[in-house]
Amino acid sequence: MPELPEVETVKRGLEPIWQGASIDRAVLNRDNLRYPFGAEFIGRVSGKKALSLSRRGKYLVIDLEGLYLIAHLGMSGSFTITDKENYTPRKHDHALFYLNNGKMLVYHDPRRFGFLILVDRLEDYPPFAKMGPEPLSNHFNSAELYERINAKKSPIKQLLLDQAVVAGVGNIYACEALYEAQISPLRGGNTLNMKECEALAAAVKSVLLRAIESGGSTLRDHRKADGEMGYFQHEFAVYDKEGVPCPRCKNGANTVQRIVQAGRSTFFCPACQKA
DNA sequence: AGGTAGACCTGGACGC
DNA sequence: TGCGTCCAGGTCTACC
Repeated sequence: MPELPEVETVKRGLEPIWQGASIDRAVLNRDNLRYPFGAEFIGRVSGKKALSLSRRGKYLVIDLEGLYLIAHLGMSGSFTITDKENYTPRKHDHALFYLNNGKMLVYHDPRRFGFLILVDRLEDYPPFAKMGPEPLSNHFNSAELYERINAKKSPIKQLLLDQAVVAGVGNIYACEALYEAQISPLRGGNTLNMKECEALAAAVKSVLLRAIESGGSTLRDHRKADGEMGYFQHEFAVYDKEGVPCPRCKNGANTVQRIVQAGRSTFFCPACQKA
C-alpha cells in the first residue's frame, strides 16, 4: 500500500496526538509481524514519551526519548487513533499503544508485511544507510537523478522503485511520475538525458505533493470519525486504468496499457510516453 | 554487479 | 453459496 504520501499523511495525523504524549501501556497481540517484536519490546517502550515523529522514505520514525520506534506499513498496514473507551478490537489489530492523554493508537495490518522495530541509533539501521535522497528535498534534483541512473541499464520504472535511487516512491507513483514526464517505463536508465531527468524529477515531486494534499483532505474528513490512516482515495492518470483512454492523448484512440516489469504491474500510454 | 523469481501473508474480485 | 484463481500500494533472500 503505502508509499511516501500515505506515510506522510499518517505521520501528520499521528503527530498532534502522539508528540509530547507518553506510552502508558503497550499491548502486542502476536509475537511478530514481518519481524519478531522481541521479548523486550513492551518493556522498552513503556513510559516513553514521543519527542517527535518523522518520516524517511516509506518509514515512520518516532523518537522515544533517544530510543527510536520505526514503523513500516508494508502493503496493508494502517494506524488508527481512537479514545480508549471507544476501542472495538478488530481482526489484525496487532499492536495497541495506550497514551497518557486518553488516546490509543492501533496498528492494524492484515498481510503483516509491515513491522514495528526498535533501534538505538538511526544511522545503524541498514535500510536508512543505503537510502537515496528524499524526493521532496533539495537533495533530489535532475543532476542527482541523472547521477544515480545514468550508468544503469535497468528500466527507469524499476529504478524509480529502487529506494537507493530515490526514497519513498512505490509502484503507483512511479507509474504516475513517468506518465507526467512523458517517459516510457521501458527506457533504460542510461538512455535518459539531463533534460528528461529534469522532467522526471519534477514529475516525481509533483505527483507526490499532489497526493499528500489529497491525503491531507482525507485526513481532515477522517478526523471527524476517528478514521483509519494509511489509505486514501486519489485519482490516478494511469495506475489501474488499463484500457481507459489516455487522458493526455484525448482522441480516445490510445488507451492505457498494463505490462509487467520485475513482477510488478506498470501502467502507461505507449503513444505519448516517449520510447 | 545485475536480473529475476520466490518468499512472506490475507482478503477482495472474479469466473464457474 | 462455494470453491478456485488471480491480484494487490513492499521488501528481502536466494540463485543465475
